[in-house]
Amino acid sequence: MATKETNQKRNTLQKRIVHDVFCSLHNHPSAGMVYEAVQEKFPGISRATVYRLLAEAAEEGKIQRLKLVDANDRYDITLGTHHHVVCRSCGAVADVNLEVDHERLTDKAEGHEGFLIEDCHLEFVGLCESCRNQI
Amino acid sequence: MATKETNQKRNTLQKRIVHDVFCSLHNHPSAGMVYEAVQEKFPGISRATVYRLLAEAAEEGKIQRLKLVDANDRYDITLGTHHHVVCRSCGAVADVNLEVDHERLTDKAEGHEGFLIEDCHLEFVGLCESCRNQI
DNA sequence: GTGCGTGCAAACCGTTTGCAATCGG
DNA sequence: CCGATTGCAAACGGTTTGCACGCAC
Repeated sequence: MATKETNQKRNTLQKRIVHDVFCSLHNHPSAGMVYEAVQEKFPGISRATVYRLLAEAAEEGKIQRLKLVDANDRYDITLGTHHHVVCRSCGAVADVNLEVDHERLTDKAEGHEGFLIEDCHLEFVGLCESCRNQI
Repeated sequence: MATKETNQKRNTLQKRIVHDVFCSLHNHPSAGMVYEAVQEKFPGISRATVYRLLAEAAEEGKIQRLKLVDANDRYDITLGTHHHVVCRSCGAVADVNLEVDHERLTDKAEGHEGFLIEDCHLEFVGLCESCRNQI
């Protein structure tokens, strides 16, 4: 017998607001940054809800949760595989449109200490424009 | 007048033990893993001391502190720039000896949104031998 | 009415830090 | 001696979670 479908997602006010605010940011924001922005527009939404909604959207594949070295997770509205550059001074994140042959890279790395290499993470570090000008 | 040199490092028992234990591990251990190993040999050393000594050794350039995506910091006895592969199942880390032209990579990535790109982080993800066999 | 979603606060977890006691040189 | 180093425990910071209430459907 089929498992009863009780998983319908509800269309709550909080979900709409978090979505709208997130889409209005183009910073690859962290959950905390989205929470801050949500507060200004709608001070009633709790931190936990913002964290939950972003994580949920990422699980559903609607947005992408980025793992970065030395920074909190960020959320990205762009879905495909691409790379990022992180400002080492202020933590700003930007996309890097760079063709990288992942397959060739992982092939070349294959075989070390019996590891099966499946994927790779390429991330750039640098200075954003405003931090460059401040130094 | 010259600032008095009061920065002499002392040769403590704790320092020797942490160093010896760390050198006996070849796992790219985290500070916590070194602490565990230290406990077995010398249960008196505190967690804070192990964390401090490892961080200090890294600051002095004696060992390398690795930042990884989705894992705690690890310490590496190998000093030069090289890459790593992380097991997505158990978190094990191994070196990857792969020639990568960082300069060419960062050059190709240059100029995005006004960023000055200085460096890049390349990390592989996969399965270690024992995790591969367990699946 | 049912049960998913929310708010709150506490837990979490690895790491760092303030401070008094201790020990190396 | 004296200040670098240690141990302890508490703080930290971003994130997650347990639970009771409330709202979407």
